[in-house]
Amino acid sequence: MGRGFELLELVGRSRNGLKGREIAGMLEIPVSTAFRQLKFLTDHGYLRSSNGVYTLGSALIRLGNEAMRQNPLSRLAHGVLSELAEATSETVHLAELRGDRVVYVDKVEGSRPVRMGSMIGNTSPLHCTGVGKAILAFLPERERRELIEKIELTRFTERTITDRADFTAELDRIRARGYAVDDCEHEPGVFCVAAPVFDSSGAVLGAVSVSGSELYLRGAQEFLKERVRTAAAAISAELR
Amino acid sequence: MGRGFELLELVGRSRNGLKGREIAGMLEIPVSTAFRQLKFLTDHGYLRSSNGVYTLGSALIRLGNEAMRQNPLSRLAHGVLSELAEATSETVHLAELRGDRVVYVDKVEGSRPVRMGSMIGNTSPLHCTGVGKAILAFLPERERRELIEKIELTRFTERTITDRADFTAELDRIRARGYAVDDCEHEPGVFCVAAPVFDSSGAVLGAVSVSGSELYLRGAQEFLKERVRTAAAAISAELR
DNA sequence: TTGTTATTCTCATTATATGAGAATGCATTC
DNA sequence: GAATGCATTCTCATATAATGAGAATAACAA
Repeated sequence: MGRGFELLELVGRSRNGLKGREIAGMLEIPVSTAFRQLKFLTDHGYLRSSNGVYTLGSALIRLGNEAMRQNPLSRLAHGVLSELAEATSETVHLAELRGDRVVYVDKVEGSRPVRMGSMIGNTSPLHCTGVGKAILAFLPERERRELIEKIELTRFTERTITDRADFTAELDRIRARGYAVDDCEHEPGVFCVAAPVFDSSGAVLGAVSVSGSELYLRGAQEFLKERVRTAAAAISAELR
Repeated sequence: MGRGFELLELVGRSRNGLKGREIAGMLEIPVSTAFRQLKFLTDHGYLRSSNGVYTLGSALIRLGNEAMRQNPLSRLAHGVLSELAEATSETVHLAELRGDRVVYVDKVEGSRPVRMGSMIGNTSPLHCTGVGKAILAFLPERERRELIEKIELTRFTERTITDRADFTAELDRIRARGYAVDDCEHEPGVFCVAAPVFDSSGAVLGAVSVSGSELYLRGAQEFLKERVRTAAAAISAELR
């Protein structure tokens, strides 16, 4: 069944759409099969085509809107995130765990213009992001251990933690003090402070973070940590 | 292949998600089949589940964002639409033809609070909407005839045009004067003025409309018609 | 005209999804 | 602690529905 979705993902990754032939080639499937799929997807609005080039279609916009509306966490949290972005002037993220990565489910830009690669719906690794570490640190021990074993500690910057013992120690530290810091471990120059969000049973649901230039944020860590933890607690409190 | 997509659409239509059982029932498929599909879709992020309730997932948010970015028409048109919404204080839509319906690809709310059922990615019938009639009127004769034959002139309000001869005459009128009016033919109390957008070859690509309460808009028809036609022409001009 | 590329069609083949039911896991209740 | 209810996963034989090679059609350019 995944065939159709592979096709969507492939077109989604392309900058300005793909031709039927290219798609068949990249997926290593016969041209006739590719076109049959393309026809189905186009007829249903998941793709659009204009003179031979296929791009993502309007049905995905509709489903995407609806997905945002249905996400219980971001629905409750959005107000708090906006306040946090306002108070800190920096970009605020709300993220959840999906598989062995974090996925951003909401984002509010602050007034300071720092461009980041993040987008709602995108995913990032666990080991080098504030939200990832904040979630991982507060997961039940068994899940946490499994994930630590499973993930690869890929190096992104010179500060990325790539040693499993170091990483376990870092998680212990995060659990002890209640918040996580990403000191340019994922994107050079980008500093984050993140805190976990819990449901009524005390299980970690996601994390909130404030991100921005290391030049501003490293010095403000104490202030940010308070703000982020307060915001995360406020969201947790709404989940009752 | 459509099975997975039917499932997404079903969950998308639900207000707050559905349980596995409900889905199986509504689609009239065995429970085991439903759960197999649900597992696939959940694993890939197209759905999310929390204690037995399935809602649309974050992968759809990502694809939806990307779909908006890839839509060539709305990418170019958005600025013009905002100006039109500003100038008229009413809600502005950009729509395209998809099959035998129109699909809204962009929407800018005006300052006047009129709630409408429209959403980006949603579709409406051709025969009772301003954008639908504006597009249909300027389609090449053969396509236009085929569509007129194909669509059902379903009655939505007492003003909906339900006679095929009347409808053909209405389209001739629209073609002659260059814009379309929906005088509460789809939603009671909602009045629209719409004008077509053309590509460089002169083929109709879509339509722009201004919608709002009949109380304000019917009297302002002359003013609106000028504004909407100017906006549509500006978008057409950008498509070179 | 001829050539090119996009798209649809046909049809035999088989891979893939299906469905019935059992099994597991996890709460809650008696 | 046995028992019930519910969500979810698993097994496996079966058939449906997707597949792929190639031909046919359509649109367009040189």
